[in-house]
Formats: sequence, structure tokens, C-alpha cells
Amino acid sequence: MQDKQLPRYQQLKELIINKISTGDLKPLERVPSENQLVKMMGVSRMTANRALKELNNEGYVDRKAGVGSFVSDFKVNSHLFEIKSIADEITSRGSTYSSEILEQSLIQPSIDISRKMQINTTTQIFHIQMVHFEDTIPIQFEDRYVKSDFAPDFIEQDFSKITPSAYLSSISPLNEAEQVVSAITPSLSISELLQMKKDKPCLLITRKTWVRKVLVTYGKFYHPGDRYELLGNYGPIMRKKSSNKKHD
Amino acid sequence: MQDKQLPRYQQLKELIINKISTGDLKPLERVPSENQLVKMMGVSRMTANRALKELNNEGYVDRKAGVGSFVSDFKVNSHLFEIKSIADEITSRGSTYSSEILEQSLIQPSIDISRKMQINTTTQIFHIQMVHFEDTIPIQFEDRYVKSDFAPDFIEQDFSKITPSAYLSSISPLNEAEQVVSAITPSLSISELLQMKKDKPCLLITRKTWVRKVLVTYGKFYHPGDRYELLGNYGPIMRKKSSNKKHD
DNA sequence: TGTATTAGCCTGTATATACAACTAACGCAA
DNA sequence: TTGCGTTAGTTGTATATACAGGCTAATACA
Repeated sequence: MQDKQLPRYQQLKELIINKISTGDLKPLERVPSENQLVKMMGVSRMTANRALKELNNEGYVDRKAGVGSFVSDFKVNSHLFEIKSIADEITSRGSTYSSEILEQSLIQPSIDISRKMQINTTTQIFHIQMVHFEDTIPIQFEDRYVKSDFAPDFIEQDFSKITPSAYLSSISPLNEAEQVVSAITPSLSISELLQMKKDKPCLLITRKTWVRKVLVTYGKFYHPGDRYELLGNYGPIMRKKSSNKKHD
Repeated sequence: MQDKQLPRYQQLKELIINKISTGDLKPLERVPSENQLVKMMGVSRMTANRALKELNNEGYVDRKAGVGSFVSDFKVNSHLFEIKSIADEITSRGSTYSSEILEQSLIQPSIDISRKMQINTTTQIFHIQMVHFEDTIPIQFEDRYVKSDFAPDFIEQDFSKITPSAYLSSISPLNEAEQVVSAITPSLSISELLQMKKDKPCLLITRKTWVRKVLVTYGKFYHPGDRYELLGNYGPIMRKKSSNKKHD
């Protein structure tokens, strides 16, 4: 349809993004160097440089002078309101993480959920409900739906060992997300799960994530208001520093 | 101190950022074109291009092929959790905005506030408390402190005509912000101001903003949980489209 | 006067080239 | 074995050049 061809640096970017998305290139693996792209694709080095530099800015790859370019480890992503694993968050505070799984099944979505996930009611999806604890104190109730074709092995995972978030981003880095934050009074069952006193407020995060423009998960995350807050930093210059990861 | 000189494209960027920060270049004003920078600064066009392109990515300037580069209008900023005027937000929904000012004065900060604003208790600062309404329904209680040297005329403003946020960003675009979102049970006085029922939850946003690395405001913004939510979008490709603004 | 063309400036893209700085790995000498 | 210099490959920066395409305003023409 688009008879107008994309610029060459953009073609290079999409080629590499595709290899990452399909798993052809895995996190921490080496990406073709600028000079390799010059030979392989017949472009000038500046064009290859532009493609890799932009992929770096967008968080797809990490680059290091004298070493090379590598597929970035998407565990550290979403610089702003970090959509990271609640388990990492808890352990990085020096606390002990644990969890309790309440439900993990393949279901027929309700009308409401099918609409939110942009599917019809006959398409089965995964559903998980679990509570995350910080030193035995409940810190999040997770109520999540996942497209079954995106993560066909979802049902067999042991989510006491790896969180759904971590598992899903191990399949493919999520490249788009939307979240709505609100303050609610939790239902009785949720307030009990979170061991909250009656009428205490709850921070509710409703989040959708997309991979390659396709919605893959929809989830609600409930946090006790007195035990959790969301932090966000904004500013023009806010590049994350990459940690000292080993490469092959 | 830094005997190592910065790269030239970086020098260009800082030169322009400086002119924007000091007000030498104002929003929507024309920024030197690539060819002008070539002549003025004695760099090649590609170097000037890189500087302007990066300033564009970082949100400092808007560029348009065939037209030029312009200082961006920071009213539409913070692509993610938008820190925008509550009044704009309400009117853009088609509702009527109004407000009620409860306090507007120059005060001696408390120990707590002086620490949060990184000043000593003898430095006087401005304090404002007001309620923002959407069609006569209270939607936000604002409790804000402002450094007096940043906005010396703050006390004389008529904040029923222009919101504090809008006034402050008219003085200088805020280039850095931090906000913490939490869910609380409001105090009795606040729940009355917001016409909330007893024990209903409240979304509290605590925000600090900096201009040129100096903290200028500290504020708490309370929203009725059932009348307000925060939306955030994340993704690698999410450039905002600039509206059809007139340039000189 | 009204309309079409053109000239000129702007950004976007692409190439070829060059040198600097950094890093890992190898080889060689102490 | 240890230590050090060399070397090859990588990214970072910078220049000069070129053409395409978007936009505006001046110009030429009817």
C-alpha cells in the first residue's frame, strides 16, 4: 500500500526490531556492528550509525564504545513510571518477596473483559489472580488477563518462581503500555486479601500492554494506600545508566 | 575544571538551551537554522543538524521541514503523565472551569516545608490554597508553595483568571519534575472542601518541580477518588504532533 | 488584479571520509 | 607466570557534499 518507501535508516531499524521481536536476537546478544551493516546492507556507515543510535535512544539496544551493540535487557525499562516486576522492586528494597496464587486458568472472557481486550467472547484467555508480599505483608493484588496466543504456555508456569510480568517480558519485550491510576475503596474480598482495615483507600493501577501494536495483557493491580506509592521523574535529560552486564 | 572539552554538537545544544532558559529565546520563537549555525559557529551542517535534532527529541524545539526550528511551547509537555494545567484539562473535556482561592500569602515556612524545599526557615515563600471546580463540582484541592525569588509577583496574581501552574510555566518552562502518587483518606477539612463523603478515598499527587536544577515549587494536589484518575502512556515511538501554531 | 511560476530557504536523508577514544585479545619479553 | 605494548575492531565525533522535498514569498505573466 505504501508506495513511498521508508528511509534506509528506518528499514535498518525495523529489520533489527523484527529480529528482536521474533526472538531471532535475544537479550544481551550482539547486534550487527555498524561496519557489518555497511557490508551486509550496502549503506554508508553514518546511516548504520543513525539506525543503531536511534535504537539505543529508544531502549532497544545498549551500545558501548570499543565493545559493540547488544540487545538490551528489558528488565530495566520504562524509565518513567517504571513498569517493572513487583518482585524486583521488593527485593531491591532489601525485603523478602513471596506470593500466593489464587487462580490460574484458561477461561471464557466476560463481555466486559472481551471488549477491553478487543476480542470476542468465544476466544479463550488466561486469567491469573495472585497476591504479592513484602516480608509477609501483602503489597499488591494482581488480577490479570493474558491473550493465549501470545503466551501459550502461560498456564503451566510456576508463578511463585517468576512473576507474570517477568515471564511475559521474557517472551517478548513489551513496547507499549497504558496505565490509569486511581484511588478507590476496595471491595470487601480485596481488602481482606490485602489485610486492610475497613474503608482504607487503595491505589488501583489498570494497565494494558501491547507488543507490536497488538494488545496482549489487561490487568488490575491493587495496592494498600498506606503501603505503596508511585514515583515518577520527568525531565528532558534522563538517560538511564546501564549496569555492568556480562556479554558473551 | 573540566579540561576535557565537550563535543561541539553538545556545545551548540547547551548554547541554545541556555538562551531558552534565560528567556533570551521565548516559546514559539525561531531558533537559528542549521545553515545559520554553520555560519555563526563554524561547524558543519551535519553537526548543527545533530544538535537541533537532539533538541527536538528532547522536547526543547519543534522542527518542520521547509519552515524552520522553533522553541517548543512547553504547555504541551511531559508526554507521559502530563503535568498540565487542571483548567485546560477541564475545558478540553467541554466542561466549565472555575476556582475558589482560600489563601494566597507570603509566609515563613515550617520546619517540614523548609526542609522539603531545601531552604532555611527564615526565607519567606509564597503559599496558596485553592479548589478547582469542574461544572461546580470540586475536582482538585491545591496546596502549593513557591520560591519567592522565582516568582516575585506571585502574590499579586489573580489566580481565578490564570492557574498557578499556568502562571509559573509562563515565567519559565519547568524542565524537571518529580511526582509521587498515593491513595489516602483525606483529613476532615479536605474532604469537606472537596465535598466528599466520609471515608471516601483521595488520590494525592505530591509534586516538586525544578527550573535549571533549582527547586521552585512544592505542592500537594488532592483529587476525589471517584472523580479523577491519572492516565499514562508509554512506548518507544510516541512523538507528539504539534498543533497548527502561527510563527512570526 | 488575479494566477501561475519560480527562487530561495528550510529540514530530511544519504554517502564518503577521517580521526579519536575505548576495549578486548593477543603476543612477546622480563 | 606476569606484565606490558601492540593490534584489530568497535563506537563517537566531525566535516564536506549532494540531492530530495516541503514551504513561503517574490516574481512574472495573463
